[in-house]
Amino acid sequence: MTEQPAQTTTAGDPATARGEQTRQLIRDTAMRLFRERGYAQTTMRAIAQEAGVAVGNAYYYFGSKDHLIQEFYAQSQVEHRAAAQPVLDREEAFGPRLAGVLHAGIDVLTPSHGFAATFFKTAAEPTSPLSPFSAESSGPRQAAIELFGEVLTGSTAKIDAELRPQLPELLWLAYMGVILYWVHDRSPGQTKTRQLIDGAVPLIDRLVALSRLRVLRPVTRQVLDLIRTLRH
Amino acid sequence: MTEQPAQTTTAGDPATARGEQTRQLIRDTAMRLFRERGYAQTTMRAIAQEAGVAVGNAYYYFGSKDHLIQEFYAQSQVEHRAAAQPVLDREEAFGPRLAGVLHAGIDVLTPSHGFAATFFKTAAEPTSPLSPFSAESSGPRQAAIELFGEVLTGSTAKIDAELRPQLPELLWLAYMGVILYWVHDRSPGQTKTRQLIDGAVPLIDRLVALSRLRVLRPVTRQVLDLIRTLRH
DNA sequence: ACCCCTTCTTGAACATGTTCAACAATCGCC
DNA sequence: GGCGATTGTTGAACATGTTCAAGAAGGGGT
Repeated sequence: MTEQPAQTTTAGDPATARGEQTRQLIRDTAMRLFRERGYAQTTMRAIAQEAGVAVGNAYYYFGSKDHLIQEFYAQSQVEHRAAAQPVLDREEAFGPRLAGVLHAGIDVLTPSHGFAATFFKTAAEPTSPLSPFSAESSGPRQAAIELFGEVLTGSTAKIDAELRPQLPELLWLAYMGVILYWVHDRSPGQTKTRQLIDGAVPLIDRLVALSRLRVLRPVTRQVLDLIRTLRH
Repeated sequence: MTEQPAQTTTAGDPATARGEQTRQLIRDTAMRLFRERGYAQTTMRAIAQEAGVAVGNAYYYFGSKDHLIQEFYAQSQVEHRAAAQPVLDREEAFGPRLAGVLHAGIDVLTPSHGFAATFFKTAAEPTSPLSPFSAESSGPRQAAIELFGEVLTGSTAKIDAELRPQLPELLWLAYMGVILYWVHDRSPGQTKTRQLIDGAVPLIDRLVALSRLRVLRPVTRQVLDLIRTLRH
């Protein structure tokens, strides 16, 4: 009845731990139900029942309902990376590369807008391991920042030497801002978010170019000093 | 045993609805317990018990536990306004006025950092009436924006005519950013947030001044157009 | 084959936010 | 002062995330 995930035992793929299959089953079931019913409307009991396991078993693999969200993040990050590849291959100028990668991120998230928005709040809690700034999510975060590093690496743009090393993380931060806007975006098809990207990228592009001007050097340095101070 | 809130009937103060007293009692009890135990550790049953009412009674006045947070917001806003008054009376230059108001906001919130951070996540959920962008909180939001309007009104700074009307809301948005940083700030006494304010204000000051330059006019206009587009 | 140890699984029990039908108190009006 | 309508109050019942003691399954050494 349900599209069964490819869970043939895959003898060649060494599922390290015994319960790896169960783990994936629970995860896939949860993802499906989240998409079908939304996050709040999906109970742990429903997940367990649909997956054919006991409730407690889900908690053996995932510390809490919130932890299931992390799976969503990780999955989205991988999809984002894949969706961005064509852009990185095609474009050479900084602006189009950045715009393409940002659009790719929203492309990936769009099918989940309804329910993703509902639970992105969990990410906002500082004490939560789900916060994009938390230690637990440093893996996916590094991968995301790396993606913006590639935006620069392949770009033909000339960038201020002092700004350069900070830029990937700053672009990632901008991406977080875009997502925050997207989450609140109620316009049909989230058109506004697309406009935000298309409007903001030229500004960022110009700003990055301007940062090399001698007259603006002090400002650039002041900004960078502040950022370095704030990141402990 | 508990410090009883001033709940003498206050015959002169016409408590419009009959249950106004009960409402305040529940609210004050909740605020006290939140401060004492934190948000998650304070159960609705505990609030009801300490206030000497039934659980259901709390739900008569506040739609949910989350709605009690709104009281905290409203209260904080009023305190912020009061704490900002001396600064507005004293300072005349734009920079010091802005810095003073931002610091005043953090001053007010500081005693609650421990638990405020825990529940600020609720504010991040777009569907929640607690979101600072939601219709329900438009009252407090307008009041907050108005406060930043006063930062400008009393200021001696010369400001671009086109930017001027948008600026209060932009400054409020910056304040939201400061709060977001504060929430995640783990440095002792949230020193980092203070540094953020002291570092960012001069930049904003300079930026506002620069916006009047003829050469930067196109950029200014581009930014303002984007903002106008995005606010529906 | 046997035994021990780790890994995995179970489902009932618990904690807590929320609802709701019933009841009580108060008010407006005659 | 009496009476219907509005407002306020109650606490048990419900829904759901989470825990945990018990046991099953499997692996490895002898």
